[in-house]
Amino acid sequence: MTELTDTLRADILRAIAQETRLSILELLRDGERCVCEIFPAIGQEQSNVSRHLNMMQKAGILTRRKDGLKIFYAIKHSEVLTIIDMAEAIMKHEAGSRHDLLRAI
Amino acid sequence: MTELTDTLRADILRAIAQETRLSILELLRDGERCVCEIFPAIGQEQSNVSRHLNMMQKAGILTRRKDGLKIFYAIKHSEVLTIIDMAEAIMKHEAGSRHDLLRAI
DNA sequence: CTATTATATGCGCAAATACTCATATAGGTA
DNA sequence: TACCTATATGAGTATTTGCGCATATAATAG
Repeated sequence: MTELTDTLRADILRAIAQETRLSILELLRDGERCVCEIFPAIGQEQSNVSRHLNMMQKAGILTRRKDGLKIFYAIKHSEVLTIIDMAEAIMKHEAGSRHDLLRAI
Repeated sequence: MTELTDTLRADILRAIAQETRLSILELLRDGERCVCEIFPAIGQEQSNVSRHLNMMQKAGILTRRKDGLKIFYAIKHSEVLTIIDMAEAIMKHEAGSRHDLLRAI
């Protein structure tokens, strides 16, 4: 595995591994949305959401479609959602083992 | 989906989404390794690798086993490797489409 | 044209990150 | 005991990140 590969994979993963961006991706799970729908839904500033969307699009995980004034973003690769689901699975395993640990005391 | 869920999932994903940590995880793909094996293999300072390993263990994606002087780390959940493989798949799709884009000009 | 709506971006800032160097700590050996 | 090895950690630093506020740009409506 090359350093270049590590860099590119890290770029993809970093584009997902952030709270606000996870909220956005969760919303986009149901299909494309424009910025004007996303930022009120997740309770963040329009400028902040716009930056995150641009960042994810440049990272290659979102598509961008213009329709009049609005710009619609959507998830480009289904693997993105699988990655999120796997992270949740790990989270639940961890929550379970930590609960077991507490019970054992 | 709650904010707490977003935070925890982001923690898991952030623990993976970094070049040096990806190099470490790639090495651990073949099984557990001690710090003394890892840091020369990836060409990083011992202290830096130690911090990354501790970080990943606290995030819940690595196990820690003591054997005398050495401390062995291993990947705790197979989903971690799947996440990395999915990132690579996305990366390759992107590389392909960008190549097509260049050819189209 | 002006006004309005939707999105992007410049600027500044506080916090987080990744790293190096030096040192501390813990375990094993002579 | 002292010495060596493996790992962790404190301190300092340069870079990146995420955010808010204000403003710029683009497209549409009147």
